[in-house]
Amino acid sequence: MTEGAARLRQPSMADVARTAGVSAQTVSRALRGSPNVNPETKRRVLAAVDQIGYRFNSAARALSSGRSHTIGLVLLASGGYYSRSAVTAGVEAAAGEAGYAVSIATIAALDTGLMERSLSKLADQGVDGFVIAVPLISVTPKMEDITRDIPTVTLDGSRTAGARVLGIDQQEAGRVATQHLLDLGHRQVWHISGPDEWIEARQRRQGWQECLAAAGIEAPPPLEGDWSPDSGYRQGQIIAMIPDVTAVFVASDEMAFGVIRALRERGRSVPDDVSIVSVDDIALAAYGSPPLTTVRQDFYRYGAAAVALLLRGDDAGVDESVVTASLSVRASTAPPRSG
Amino acid sequence: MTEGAARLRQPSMADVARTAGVSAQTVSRALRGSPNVNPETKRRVLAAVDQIGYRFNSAARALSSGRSHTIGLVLLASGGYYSRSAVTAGVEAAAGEAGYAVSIATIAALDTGLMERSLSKLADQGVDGFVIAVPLISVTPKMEDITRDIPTVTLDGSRTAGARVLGIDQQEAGRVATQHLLDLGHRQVWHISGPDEWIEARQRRQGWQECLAAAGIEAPPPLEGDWSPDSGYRQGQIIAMIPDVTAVFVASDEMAFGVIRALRERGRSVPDDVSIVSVDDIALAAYGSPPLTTVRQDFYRYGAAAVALLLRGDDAGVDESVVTASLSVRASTAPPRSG
DNA sequence: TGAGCGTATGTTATCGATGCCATGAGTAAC
DNA sequence: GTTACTCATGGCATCGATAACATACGCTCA
Repeated sequence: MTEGAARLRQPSMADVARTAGVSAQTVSRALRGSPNVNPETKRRVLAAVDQIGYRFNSAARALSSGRSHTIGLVLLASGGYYSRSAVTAGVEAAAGEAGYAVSIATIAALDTGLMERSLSKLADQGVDGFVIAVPLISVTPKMEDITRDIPTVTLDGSRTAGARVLGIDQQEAGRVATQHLLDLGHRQVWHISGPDEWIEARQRRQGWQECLAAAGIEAPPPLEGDWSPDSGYRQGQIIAMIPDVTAVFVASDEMAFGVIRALRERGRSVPDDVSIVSVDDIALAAYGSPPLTTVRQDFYRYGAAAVALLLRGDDAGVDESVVTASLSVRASTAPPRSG
Repeated sequence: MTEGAARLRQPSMADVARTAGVSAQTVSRALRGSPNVNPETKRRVLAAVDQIGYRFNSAARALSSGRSHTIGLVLLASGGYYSRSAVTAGVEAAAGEAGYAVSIATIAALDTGLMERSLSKLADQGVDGFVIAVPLISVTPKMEDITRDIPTVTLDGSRTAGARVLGIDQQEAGRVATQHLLDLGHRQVWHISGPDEWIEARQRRQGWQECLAAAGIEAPPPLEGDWSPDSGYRQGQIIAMIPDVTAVFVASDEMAFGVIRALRERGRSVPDDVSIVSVDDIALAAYGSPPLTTVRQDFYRYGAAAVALLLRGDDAGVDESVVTASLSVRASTAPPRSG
């Protein structure tokens, strides 16, 4: 009964209520900004909170309200650390603004089992929604079960039960890049794409194909990398062996670094012999040699937009497009030698 | 009273108990792997879980057990997306393995107020521990209050009340880099450091200074960047104006890209005129031109080690060092021209 | 003036898992 | 054969916030 004994327990709403001389319910209302609270009462409650150092218990809130105010973000460990990082920041910023926490799950590889496990893990954590920034190669029944129950937004265009899709127009990126090369006077444009499992990769490739088709050019067979500089290097070696290649559209900046190195090593200069356009505009793009001409991607904004779409509620199943493909023209492109 | 009506509520432990013909308490024990459960009973429980699709409610668990099984990770939005990304992945992997979720908070800039807010936010979410991967420029009383109550590991060597420190020996990185240049025959090594608020930056600089001192060389004044390629470019322009510079130790790969470009533009070739060593070994380091000689940093491992240290409990206040600075020698370094 | 309504507040039951204590069955020891 | 102890299990209170319902007051308008 030592009233003065050190208090080990964190103060609770009841403690605040006692201090402020109101009921716990009123404290709850005051703190959540319910309209029906006397301003004076609210002031007293806030003062009490401050005085006793109250910090609200989100577990209790989650239990009684049934909502955790947490968003689960699913990422892929491989596949460009830049985009991952930027998407994460965007998601977190938008979520934080709306009072949501962000819990992450990274999957090591594009594998259905790993994906199921990650979704499960986040679902067990009680997330209120998912942002999936990984291509859903194939959607299993188990995954559908989860995304049917929990609102989901996918960032790469893959569809699953109940999920909404943040449509980023990657075809446009492909078109813009290809058109830039054609505008410079190139008569043919080769392509090194990302892995075929990625919808981004497929869409960029489609944009490239369409653009060539519109110009009446038959597209050469596309080569495929895995987003890594290393894979770009390998595909670049192949390109270097093909005569008459004057322009290549590479699906990511990191691969482009590899491609350029491979071309250089074979005596093909960029941009004098071969022009390169890529996609992403990472911080280092301006510091390649030559600096890369590239289609800017605003990953931060994509992340934020995904959260906005997720939280907006089920008012519409409408997809939404946020991209505006803008080209950063630098020094990796030039008119072909013979004009 | 329509027993057959669709069940909207998620199944709870009580439902599992009913199905398996045991008490809820036994279900709880069975699922958490308590030793005192009959294997047969356990089997029945697991079968019931499977049958009715039970998914445990982490909010309820957190409330009654007082622990959320969540780790809060604090990151800085600027300052190298590669390290951020890799640290995150490492933290998440190690946490996941131990049954912990990871909740992130990114702060936009090195600002005490932002830091306080982020820690608060995570504390409100009820995280069981912090991994702070941001330099704590100055530790405020409010921050101390939080880190005193909640176990904390800092990844960059800054100290706060009750926090343990994962000591990564960045001095060693500085020494290794500098020594490599001296071994090649350079008589003087310049340095472009990271921002002074970062302990990493300070430690690398110290390592560089010590190494020079040990060789009886007086260190030139260090230049300071902000980790970005852009800042490397600006400092590189300054370096380029100084005659007789033959070797530079740059505190990060990204800055090194900028430095090399600046030197090139001023007609100084790398590595013929100037050798460059940096730190990090990001994926693109091998694809710079020239490919960068750089000290490898295993950020993923740092992240994982931080979690291990955090979860190991308070058995010791001992710091722990996990770094082994290993040099990736590539083409940005060479003996000085005059031998 | 009293029915009706809106506002501010209190009371109680509830969310779902777990901590603590109790119980009964089996078994080893004296 | 009683004591003592372990193992498997159940009952109940509890964590802290909130939803749902209840109450009290004051105002408006017929």
